[in-house]
Amino acid sequence: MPELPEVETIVVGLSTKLIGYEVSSFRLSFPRLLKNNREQILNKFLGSRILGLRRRGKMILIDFDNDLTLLFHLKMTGQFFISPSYEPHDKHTHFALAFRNQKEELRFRDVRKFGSMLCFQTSQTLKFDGLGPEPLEISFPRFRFLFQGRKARLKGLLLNQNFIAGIGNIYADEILFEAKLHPLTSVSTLEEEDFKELWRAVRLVLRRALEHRGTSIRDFKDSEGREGNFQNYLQVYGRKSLPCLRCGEIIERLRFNGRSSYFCPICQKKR
DNA sequence: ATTCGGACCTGAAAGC
DNA sequence: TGCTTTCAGGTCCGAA
Repeated sequence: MPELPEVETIVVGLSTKLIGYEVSSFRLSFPRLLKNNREQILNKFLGSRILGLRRRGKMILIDFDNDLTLLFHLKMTGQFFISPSYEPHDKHTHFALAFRNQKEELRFRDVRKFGSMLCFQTSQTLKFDGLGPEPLEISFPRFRFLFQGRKARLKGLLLNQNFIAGIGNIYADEILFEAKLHPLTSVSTLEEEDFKELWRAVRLVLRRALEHRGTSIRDFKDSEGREGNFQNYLQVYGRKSLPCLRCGEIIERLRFNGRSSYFCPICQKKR
């Protein structure tokens, strides 16, 4: 479900609440969520304090003051909530952290159970980080350089987390529409102006989505249970058979790598 | 080297 | 109404 804007919205929401909290207990009701071999590793968090939260691509990292970090990937339906401890856990809540002297706890909920949690030493963070650059932090020259020697199609590249981190199916389509590029355009056919447009579109779309606190089409809710607003501003995603908001042509949908791509056949001409 | 389907899961919506 | 199929903000793996 969640892409960069949704994950960032969650991280910011959690940060304002959780920093400094001391872990008093945990509850793991779906053990397969934890990718470490031993569940006992979670005992190490008892008594430690939360130093801060970070986002990297679509991942959420919670740093503790004992050099341990908890990493979460929400995959399609993962959610974080801060809920009063007295509220019963529903059947999709798989993990919870309770804090000393706090009436609220942190809960991880995931209907489809694709999400994952991993514990590792904070100092080891870089070890497994093969992710591409953060799209809102990369300069144009470095963005342009990413494409050197590549010839893949744009939709696939934007979705490739090792190429650039944090973009998913919704924002890839929105970005390509904004840049007026067909999702199946291969890098080798791009001109310099296209790269510039693509870089501009990446930043514009993600920034706008962040301003609207993400897109809620079916599952996304932030840490306070609120929906985002960006679904009201989507230009192409999910608009199959509806008129293009720019030219009026009918929006089409194609299948690429098992996923839907929405595009305007006029605005986003195939090269 | 890419690309494709399937796997991992559940539930909502659409189709018949 | 009810049964079946399709679809979903992600990623991994193995086979063409």
